[in-house]
Amino acid sequence: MSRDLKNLLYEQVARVGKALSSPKRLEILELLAQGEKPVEVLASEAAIDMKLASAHLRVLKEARIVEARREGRFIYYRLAGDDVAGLWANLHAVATEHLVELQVALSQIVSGPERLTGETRLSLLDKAEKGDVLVLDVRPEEEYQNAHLPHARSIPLSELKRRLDELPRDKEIVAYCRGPFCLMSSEAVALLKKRGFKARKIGDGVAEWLAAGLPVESEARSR
Amino acid sequence: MSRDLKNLLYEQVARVGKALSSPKRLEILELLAQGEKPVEVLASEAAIDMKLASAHLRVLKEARIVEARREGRFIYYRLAGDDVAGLWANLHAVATEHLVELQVALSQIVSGPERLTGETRLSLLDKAEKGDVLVLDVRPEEEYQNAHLPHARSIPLSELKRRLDELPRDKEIVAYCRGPFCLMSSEAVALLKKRGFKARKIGDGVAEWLAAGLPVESEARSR
DNA sequence: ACAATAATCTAATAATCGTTAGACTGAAAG
DNA sequence: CTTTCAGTCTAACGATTATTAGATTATTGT
Repeated sequence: MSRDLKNLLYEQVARVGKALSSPKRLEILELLAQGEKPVEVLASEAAIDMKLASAHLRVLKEARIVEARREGRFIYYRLAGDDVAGLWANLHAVATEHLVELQVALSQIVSGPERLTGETRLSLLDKAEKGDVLVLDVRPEEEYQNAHLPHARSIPLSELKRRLDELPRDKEIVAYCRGPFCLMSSEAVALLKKRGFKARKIGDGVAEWLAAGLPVESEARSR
Repeated sequence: MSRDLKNLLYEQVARVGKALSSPKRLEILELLAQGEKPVEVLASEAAIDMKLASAHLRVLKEARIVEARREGRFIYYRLAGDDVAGLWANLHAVATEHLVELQVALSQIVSGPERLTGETRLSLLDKAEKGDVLVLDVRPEEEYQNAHLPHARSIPLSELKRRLDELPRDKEIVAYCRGPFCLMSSEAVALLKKRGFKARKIGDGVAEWLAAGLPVESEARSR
């Protein structure tokens, strides 16, 4: 009798687990953690076609971890809550901690200590506040406007080359993007170092920052 | 070029997601969050046969979220770290928050406000410390010995009926077991109320308590 | 050495999932 | 009112996965 009920409970939780069991869906979730986006944008950023993106979004929607909103011809998807971004951060933290294969793969794109701990986050926050370092957000501008790390300045990777004169040469530049699997900040640091700036990247994105219990900033957005 | 690498990263995380996508595996994970157990025990507690349990454990082991240790004829499985219990707690918290179906199912086994928040946890901890309430752990004794809530007393559900005289009639009794999906504390409360005790249950187990950043206690164990 | 126990490994089946293609829907623009 | 655009829905395929049964391995007790 109670076994049926128990099974029902675990089945419901497994619905969310299933939603997290496909690489493409995880990639979409990470994109959605940067703010709401229409299907076409998600599809092109995840390098899949729209039909497949739509199918994956359906699974995520049925697990109730994303929601949709129509505006004109576009359908904007967003995470169903901040806790979903936290779950994604938690999931990849556990994977990074225990999967040697993931650690090896990650070590190919990152070089140093860009995995932050509680203390290094606080010290970064402190240095950013004092202006000792410049925190640089290299994601597309809409994502920055939606939410960004405290005191961060926005220069999207695509504009970085022609906006180098906005950056200081005497301060350390700390670049970040969407999270530990996002390559934009790596590319930004490579460019900056080649041009003689003192730059490094961190693996954190907004979701990781929030999951660590730290605040993020957000521009007032028109609705 | 970088797309392949990106896919590889998400694929690795999805391995952990896949491990969380089956109800039976989640049930096994919750059991393992109570302490290490041999395959046979896991199988009987999850009401599946040993072969199937072994197959599920293999998936969990390949996702590196559980580990195995042989002792004589038995192979004991355990979680690969506390972070895995935290991930499970996080997953079912998100599911409970967003899935209406799960909320409905849960409301059938629980009646009142047994979902704790940060403040209610702290106030419970405080009252338990002062002795204003008796926190009662109704899980099997080994699980209590492995880890239990602060100041909790152990009376396994199976022994509760004949050990009622150990319980106070003037204090409120707060029962808990393995987590929000575990029915033992509900049964304990039903029994206690019928016998005239002042009793209620909480949905927290050790994993939820730890995930909330609170300490748990543990008996010295022989190895 | 031999049987019993605890568990894994292999093979096979049924069910589910990822992916793609084609027909369809709802909103806007000519 | 037709066309176009953004996206969904349906159907279909091949690839995975869950589950079961049967044979096999490691350890202990006789």
